[in-house]
Amino acid sequence: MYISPKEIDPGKAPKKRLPERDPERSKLLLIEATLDALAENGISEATVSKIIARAGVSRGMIHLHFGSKDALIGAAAKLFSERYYDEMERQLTDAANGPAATVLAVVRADLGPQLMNKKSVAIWHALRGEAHRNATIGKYSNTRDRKLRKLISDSFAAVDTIHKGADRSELINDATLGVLALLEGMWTDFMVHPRSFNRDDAFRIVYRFLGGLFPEAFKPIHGDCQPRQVPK
Amino acid sequence: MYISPKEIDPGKAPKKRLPERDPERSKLLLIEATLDALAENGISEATVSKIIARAGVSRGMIHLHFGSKDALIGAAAKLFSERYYDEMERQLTDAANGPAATVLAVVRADLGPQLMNKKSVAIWHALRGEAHRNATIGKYSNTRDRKLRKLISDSFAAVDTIHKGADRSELINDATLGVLALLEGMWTDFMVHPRSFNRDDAFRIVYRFLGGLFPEAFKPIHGDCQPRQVPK
Amino acid sequence: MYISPKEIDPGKAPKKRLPERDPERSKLLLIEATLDALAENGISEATVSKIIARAGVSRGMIHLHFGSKDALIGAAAKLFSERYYDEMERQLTDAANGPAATVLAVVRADLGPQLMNKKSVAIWHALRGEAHRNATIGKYSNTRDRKLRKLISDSFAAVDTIHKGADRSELINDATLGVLALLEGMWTDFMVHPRSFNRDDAFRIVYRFLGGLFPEAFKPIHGDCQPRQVPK
Amino acid sequence: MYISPKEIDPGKAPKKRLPERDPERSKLLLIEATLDALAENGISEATVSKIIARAGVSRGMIHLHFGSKDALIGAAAKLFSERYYDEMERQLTDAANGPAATVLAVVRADLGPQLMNKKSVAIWHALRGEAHRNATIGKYSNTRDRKLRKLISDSFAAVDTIHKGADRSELINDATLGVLALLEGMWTDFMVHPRSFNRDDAFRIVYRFLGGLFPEAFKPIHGDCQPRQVPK
DNA sequence: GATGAATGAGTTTTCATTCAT
DNA sequence: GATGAATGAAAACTCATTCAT
Repeated sequence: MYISPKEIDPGKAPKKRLPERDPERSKLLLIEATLDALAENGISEATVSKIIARAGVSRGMIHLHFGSKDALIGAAAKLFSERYYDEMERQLTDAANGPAATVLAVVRADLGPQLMNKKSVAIWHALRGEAHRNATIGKYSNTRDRKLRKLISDSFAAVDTIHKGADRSELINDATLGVLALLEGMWTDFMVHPRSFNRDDAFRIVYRFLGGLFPEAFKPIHGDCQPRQVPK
Repeated sequence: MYISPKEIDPGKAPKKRLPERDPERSKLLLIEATLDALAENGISEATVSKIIARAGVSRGMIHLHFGSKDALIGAAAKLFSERYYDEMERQLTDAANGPAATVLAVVRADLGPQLMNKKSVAIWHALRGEAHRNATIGKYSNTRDRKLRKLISDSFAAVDTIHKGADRSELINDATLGVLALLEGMWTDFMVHPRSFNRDDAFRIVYRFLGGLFPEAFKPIHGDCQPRQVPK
Repeated sequence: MYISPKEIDPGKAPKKRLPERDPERSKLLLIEATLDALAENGISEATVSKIIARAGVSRGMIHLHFGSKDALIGAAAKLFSERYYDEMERQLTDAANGPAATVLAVVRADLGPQLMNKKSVAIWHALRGEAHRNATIGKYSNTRDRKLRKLISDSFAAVDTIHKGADRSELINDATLGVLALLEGMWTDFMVHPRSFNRDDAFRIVYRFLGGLFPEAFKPIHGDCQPRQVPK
Repeated sequence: MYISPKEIDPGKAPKKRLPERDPERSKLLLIEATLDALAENGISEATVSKIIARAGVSRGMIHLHFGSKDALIGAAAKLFSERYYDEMERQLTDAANGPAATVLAVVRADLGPQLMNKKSVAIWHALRGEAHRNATIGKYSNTRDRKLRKLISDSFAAVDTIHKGADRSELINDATLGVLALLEGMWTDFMVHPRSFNRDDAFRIVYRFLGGLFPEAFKPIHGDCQPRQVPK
């Protein structure tokens, strides 16, 4: 999912022959290494030494490019968040037509392996615990929070208008918070029970929630069938 | 919520007024201080120096009673988990009659201020990020996981049997995982948006989920009303 | 060889029924445990905690009976030295008649398993390294030094007088220092090469040394034979 | 004897006068300081704080260059051993012609002030006591063991063949072990009785041992004379 | 006399940051 | 821009000693 350090152009840029000094590349290497270290070791083990070893970069680089380790972690949180939204948008562009389909696409994407996987879930939980003492982390560690809230809320409003023609803001708000909370909980469940967790089950549970609130937009499930499978 | 060190009976013993040498008291002081430090500083700032300063004990005590800082944090995770269950059980004893009421009581308790508050939510997230590198934390940081899963599942099974008379294990399983995921998500929401979070809204959202899955057991809500308010 | 703690009267004293408080026994337990710890762990690992655990005695006992850990180690060094001489004397009483036989008996005893074994050799080397900073250790860690020097020296003087009738103090002194140095070196060899070390070889080497200096008293060895075997 | 930090060329580099950042120099400073601390304080007092104070470097340096205190002590043991052999070889190159002369040169060197002096003898005994718990110390603390054994053994074989023409491996082996044990014992004697110890006496004693085993190669001493004086 | 909880100075180790090269 | 040796504050841990019980 994420661009691994090895895939980054190691010097075959067509224009520059010896880009020995490529600050942007170094910064990206450091951020990738930080995310790797966060995922594998947790926040308390993600030390400068481990990060530079992973990045294959010199010790002074963190301070040179980011000013401090905290700033590096903040930058990593920012990139992590941006990548989430980029991938989410990519999948929504492919899939969505109509408000109900949009909501389902969001759920499907959030529960799919591109967004919810061992690494991203581990990073997410590692950052969570440090959000209170690092403003940048706090700002960017709300993963599905900022942009998605409005998109989902608007979709429910459209769904509701189509079917009922009346304003029911409480229902719409409850649906929005509920979907986000369910997805949040699913990420934790995925982390705590990686073996037993099942993406299809998770999707179906969210779908049941949606069907309970907007029965006409999200028709009840019969038997094992489900509207559309979550991607592998 | 938690018994602060000062509240511990300083003269319970009828004969001796100041039991200066009380290992159990010292251990508890350290665990309380650890939970405080975890809640206020996060895992990476919960240092031995901060913990002993809070507990008002000497440096060597952690090693004396727990063997290491990690073991102390493990013991703190254990007590944190036990207190969650103790309080949950206390509230269930007061409230529950019938399977649907039991589920609602669990939800109400989990979202109530005794269990879900700034401190416990902060501790919970701090421990989450370290669960992978401390077996004891891992074991006890599943807060509402171990005992509740069966209780809720059994309750849904009873609810379903009453109303439908047929075995529908998938629905029961989905309902169980869904409720737990929703509660999980609500704790995170409470942490991320302490200002805007509203316990009644959270309860109502879970109730809507339940009503969608078992409409007869959890009757639909009309307007703002709800079966019973979440305690302040 | 050494009286193990278990062999010490565990309470079957005919006079006292409950000798719960037996300071002498506690002191001995501590000294034994100290020697054990020294032998197994070396000086830097022979901590108070390990010693009291081995002795099965309370922490405060060391200070109570010896005043400090250093004093305990000094007492252990003293007992270690005394036991060496006691055993040496016991073996000399059994064996010796005539000055040459006395010297050979000393050598045989020093190289025998009662005196030179893994434990005593390990203790000896552990104490050696600390002799400079503990007066008591210094005083008593010279194992075969104090009393033996005169005994051996006098024996050589007698041997020499018998055979040559002239005073040759340099030869006598050289023989004395040489035998002691050889024995010293054999203890180290035993420690460094416990597998390949052979008591009979060691004895024969010392015998060759003696034969070289006093050929008539210590007749040359022919083939593999040797005057008398070192005890197993 | 050992190159003291101050003697290290502080301006060897033709261009730069103060190479502040010189890892090799830092490592050597630390090792020297460790050997000094070992000699003066013994193993249990050779703390990181004392070592860095002697070396005049920062606390973190030990970890930076050696990884741990134990590794530093191991490196010090290695250098100590290497210096012994280097000096021994230097003296053998100067002196030796013929097998008997080689053996005497080894003995003379081992007992001479370059190799056997207060510092080296103190270090040797300090390391001995810790050899069992540090593999590197164990490997390198056999000072005169590894290379010398073969050299001496081969020399005796040559001596014996010259004079007797017969294979007498037991004698050769006994002579080898005996010389090494004697030297070993002399080092301990030098440590325990630094005042009364006399290098010439020590040499003469070893010479007597050699003369007793190979009379033709090591001719008897008459009076106080000896083939060649041990260097002061 | 005996206990063992408690202490805290001191130990090794860690690690983000600095800065000469 | 880049490096990595160097730093030292602060971390966790050790352990002989103390002293209330």
